[in-house]
Amino acid sequence: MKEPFRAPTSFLKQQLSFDEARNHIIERAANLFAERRYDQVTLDGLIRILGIGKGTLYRFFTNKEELYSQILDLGHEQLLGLLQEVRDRSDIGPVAKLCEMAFSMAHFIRLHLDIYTVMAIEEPKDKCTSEKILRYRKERIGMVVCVVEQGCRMGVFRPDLDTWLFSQSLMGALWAEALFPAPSDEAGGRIVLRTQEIVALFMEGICVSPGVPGGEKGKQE
Amino acid sequence: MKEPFRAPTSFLKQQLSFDEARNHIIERAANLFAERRYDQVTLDGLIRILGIGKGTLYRFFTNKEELYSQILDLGHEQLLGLLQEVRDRSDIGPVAKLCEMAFSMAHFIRLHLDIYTVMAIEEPKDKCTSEKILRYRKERIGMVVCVVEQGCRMGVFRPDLDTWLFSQSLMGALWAEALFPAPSDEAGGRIVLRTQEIVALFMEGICVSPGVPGGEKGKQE
Amino acid sequence: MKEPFRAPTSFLKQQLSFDEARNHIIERAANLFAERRYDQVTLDGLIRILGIGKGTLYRFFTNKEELYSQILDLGHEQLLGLLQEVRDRSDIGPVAKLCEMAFSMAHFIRLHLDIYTVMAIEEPKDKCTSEKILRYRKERIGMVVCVVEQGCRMGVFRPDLDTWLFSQSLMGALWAEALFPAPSDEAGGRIVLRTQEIVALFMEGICVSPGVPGGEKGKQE
Amino acid sequence: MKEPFRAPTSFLKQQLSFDEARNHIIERAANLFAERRYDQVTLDGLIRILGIGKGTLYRFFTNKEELYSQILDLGHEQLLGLLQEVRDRSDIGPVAKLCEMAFSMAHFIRLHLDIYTVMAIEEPKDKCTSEKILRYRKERIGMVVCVVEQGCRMGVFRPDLDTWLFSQSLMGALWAEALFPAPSDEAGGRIVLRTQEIVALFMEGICVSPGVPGGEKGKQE
DNA sequence: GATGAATGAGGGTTCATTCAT
DNA sequence: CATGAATGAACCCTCATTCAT
Repeated sequence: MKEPFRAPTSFLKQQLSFDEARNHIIERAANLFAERRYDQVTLDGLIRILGIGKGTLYRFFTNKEELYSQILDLGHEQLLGLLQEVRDRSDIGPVAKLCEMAFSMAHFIRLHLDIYTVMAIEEPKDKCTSEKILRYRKERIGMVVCVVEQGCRMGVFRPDLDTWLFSQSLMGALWAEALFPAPSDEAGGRIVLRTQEIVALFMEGICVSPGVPGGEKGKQE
Repeated sequence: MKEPFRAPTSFLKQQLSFDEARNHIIERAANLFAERRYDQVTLDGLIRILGIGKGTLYRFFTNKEELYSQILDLGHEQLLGLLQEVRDRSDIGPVAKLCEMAFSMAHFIRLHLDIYTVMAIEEPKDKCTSEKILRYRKERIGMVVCVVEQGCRMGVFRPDLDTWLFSQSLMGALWAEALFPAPSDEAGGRIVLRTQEIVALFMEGICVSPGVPGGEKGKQE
Repeated sequence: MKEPFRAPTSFLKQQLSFDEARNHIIERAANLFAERRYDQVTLDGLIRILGIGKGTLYRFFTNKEELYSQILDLGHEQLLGLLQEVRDRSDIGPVAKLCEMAFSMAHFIRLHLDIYTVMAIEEPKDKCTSEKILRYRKERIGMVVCVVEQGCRMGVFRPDLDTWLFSQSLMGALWAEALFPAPSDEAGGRIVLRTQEIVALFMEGICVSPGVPGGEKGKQE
Repeated sequence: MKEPFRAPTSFLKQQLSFDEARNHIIERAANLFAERRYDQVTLDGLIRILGIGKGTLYRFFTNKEELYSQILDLGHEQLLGLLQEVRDRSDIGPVAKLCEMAFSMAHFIRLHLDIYTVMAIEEPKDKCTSEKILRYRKERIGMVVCVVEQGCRMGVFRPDLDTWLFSQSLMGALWAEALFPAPSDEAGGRIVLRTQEIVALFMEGICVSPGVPGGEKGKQE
């Protein structure tokens, strides 16, 4: 009545391995969780889209919470793989690697906006999930840190750079752009993330001359 | 068995105006919503903490959804006020203003971590809420943009700077630090946000010499 | 927001006796109960129409149920008074009295459609109310029975007439017409109850010649 | 403290079709709605009697209101079927048909007193329900009208008879008897509806001689 | 006396989870 | 293995009733 009618033929008909089937479900579920709040995503809605039975879901996940958790796992796993690949390349330098990582990340976010939305957004709320979220976050930032440290050692970046703070800031900025593309980006009707410009911003700073900003400012709080 | 945790004296006993009472509820509620997912926050839990009756809640909010929405409104209103104040100061220059704004924002976030978590995190999911979230975000970034543009006009910042992209990136970075304080920050058992360092990062860039980063990189996606 | 705004000046301002005020409330309340189901009538709605405070209601009625009950009492009292008046007239005969009673009843029903709906309809449901409903019903029918018996004694009606069955049937028919005016009645845009025709129907019967209907039919059930 | 009254074996255990199960629920629910007011019937009470789970109810009805509505539908459908059958018989004349219909109706009412109470009583309150109630009422009266018109054409009934008014009055009288059996009827401890006598009343009228009643009475209201 | 803020029991409804088929 | 009917805990919300002012 509500929704048109979907997926009359279950993906289970295709001969998929257990893991392939699970991942298929996860990706579909991620779509839903990215669109709606956790409590607004119903398993009934999910199975209708998937074209499988209610009970079948429970062969892959012990409960709704775990399904949700696995979305994070899969998303992290995939993104971390991409970052790792870039980190381990030996054909390009640190600056190029940063750009590459930024592109990879932006690309991944746009491609899996749903999963990444869940990853980025979700929520230092549920204690047990929270720890995993934080660990994942550290792992991702760690990838960037590696490259930045390499740059420092190679004399490309300032030697006194706080690599963690920088990496975290860069990813925060990239995340902001990817999740909320700036108005001007939609110019051609096509969203173009300005990843490269963001990286450049971090490389060069914004000051006309390398002036010292707010040095006189005292400690706060 | 149930937590006998109970506010002994309801805040209603104190003579508060309607708005004061409402704000009190909002702040308490923000605590809960920052800790738990929307569906994990029950009105029963909220009233136990507030020490008021179920029905009383409905004098202030027509339903749970609206309560949630008002958390955003109040948080935004307060933060925007702070930023506005800084923007309109005439005693300091753009760089100092940026620092000031960063401090204000970081301070506010830490002080009202709960409300801000809700604001930052909340979820481009619910359509009608979503639009408000985006509008609020634009208003906040707009404050920073004002200052940056001023800096450009004054010749402090590069004239060709994409002010929006910059402002958004800065806030993304500040947000990342405030929400997830870096491990090293907790050194003395005391969280010290390195807001100033982040601003400096953006001022000066990270390169040893003002080199051009990844200029050779082609278009992505 | 929902409803325009009513009765800003309470009827309490006028100097009314306790009973007058109570009756005023009852009549207003009857309007609501005739329009909506019991559970859809809220005391909040009632006091807004009345322009009085919530607590004031409880000076007149111990609870909602009793208010409802008193609607019946008042309605019955008024209608019974009318019927009694006709019964005790000595200037007209039984047939005219029946007509008169029919007119009175129809008139009253149309005038106080709300109260009578409650009276007629309501409901062999609530046990304690039920008994009162039945008693009231018997009292009303009893009025008609008095007149019919008079007619029998005077030789106007058949001596073997089952007066109760007849009276009950007549009132059933009148009730049916008053509550659901037949389509043809609305001809002139004006509802005209054909009370007189109904009485005539009962007087003369419908057969062309006074034939005996279905006499061969056996007992059922 | 709570009634441990509990249907030991749910009717769901028996292999019933969806419609059979739904009708079973409707009939049970009709019992409750006939006994108590709408708001006094709780779904909790219903499921305890039915011996099924709360959620199961919602496989058959989208909400309480619809359940209520379907009681009317089922009751009307069944009664109309009976009346239709009589109308279409060719072995008996109009008078006998009227008796037959009266018996059918009385029989049905007593058998399904609950459903019919709901049908007869239910409340011209809820607008959307109301229209259906009126339509149903017209359909039932229409059945009687058919027979009466046949009688007029056959010269059994007066040719100038207002068939609708008559039919409506007859049903009003029958309804009054069926719903509130007269005291004398309970004589033998057994309720005996005097359906036939009521029909006879309508056939012959009550006047000793076919006198013209209250012809001098003017228009009222 | 009149008020309406505060209350909380109670009900309708949803939906994750189970389990017999 | 897959299914979906059945379940019932849990939650939001209403509104009659109370009582301090």
